[in-house]
Amino acid sequence: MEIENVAQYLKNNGIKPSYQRVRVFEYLINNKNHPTVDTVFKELVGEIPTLSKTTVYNTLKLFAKKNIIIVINIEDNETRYDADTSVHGHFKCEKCRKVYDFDVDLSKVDLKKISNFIINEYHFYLKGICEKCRE
Amino acid sequence: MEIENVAQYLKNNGIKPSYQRVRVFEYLINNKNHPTVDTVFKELVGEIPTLSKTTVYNTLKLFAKKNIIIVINIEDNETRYDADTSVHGHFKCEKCRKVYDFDVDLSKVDLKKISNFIINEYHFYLKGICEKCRE
DNA sequence: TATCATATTTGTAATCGTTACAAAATTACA
DNA sequence: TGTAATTTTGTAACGATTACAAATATGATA
Repeated sequence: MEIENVAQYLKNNGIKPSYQRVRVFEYLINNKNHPTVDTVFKELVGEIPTLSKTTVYNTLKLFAKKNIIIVINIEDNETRYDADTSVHGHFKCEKCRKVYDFDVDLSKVDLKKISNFIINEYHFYLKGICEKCRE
Repeated sequence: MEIENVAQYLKNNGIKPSYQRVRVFEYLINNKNHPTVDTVFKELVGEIPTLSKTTVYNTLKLFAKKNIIIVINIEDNETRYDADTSVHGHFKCEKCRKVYDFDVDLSKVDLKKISNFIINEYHFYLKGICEKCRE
């Protein structure tokens, strides 16, 4: 998905496009490395000196509630965020700590056992060693 | 997997079977509801009055390191533990908060894009509303 | 059995990510 | 311009987890 006008995109999703919100969302679509709150804050506070970490928390929570970002819980001590809301997998390298995206077709997965359940979110992630760190 | 002798099972996995460790592991195999540290502690401290929560943390961390339990991170504020180490899916109901197990065959999932990665752990979980809460 | 070294458990304090909250700043609108 | 509503900010509080050192238990050896 291409988002040309971030402010308009936020508006379309029921979010008032304040300066901070636009900048946080822009950061997410330009840096698809699944940042933590701390990463987003540290990257943006240089350009927005008045930025508060609480604002980053509030903003990401709002985005998640409005379903324009995904919350990724792989490690118990770091919550990460992803502006790509399509169903896809994540691979976390245990060595370099990087999180990779990969396409995954879950339509072939048999979910008979929970066919009467309403599914709202899919999460599929792997842990291991990435190609680079193998060498 | 059936574990008849917990102490022996721990020994076989390089863990000295102390009283606390045996009791914690027994709790996990008898209560497959993916408990948190707090749940394990509260359930056992009645029978083991001297039990410390730190011991529960240490013990579960040791079990995870020795790969006899799985760490489940669905919510960012609650780490859960599972003595079933086979690859299987988890479903968390957003209403009753219960976590269900379900079998899932991931052999059909195409992982071409990361075929050069070493995969150590598979995690597949869904969120939604369970059958009971739908009614 | 007594002794000693090692491993485990325990309780407290510290840490860290996150949330609560109220004041300050900004925005929207009459 | 004035006023209400919304958003941002900074600080304090919270809760889960970890660090750490003392106490306890275990195991081997003599």
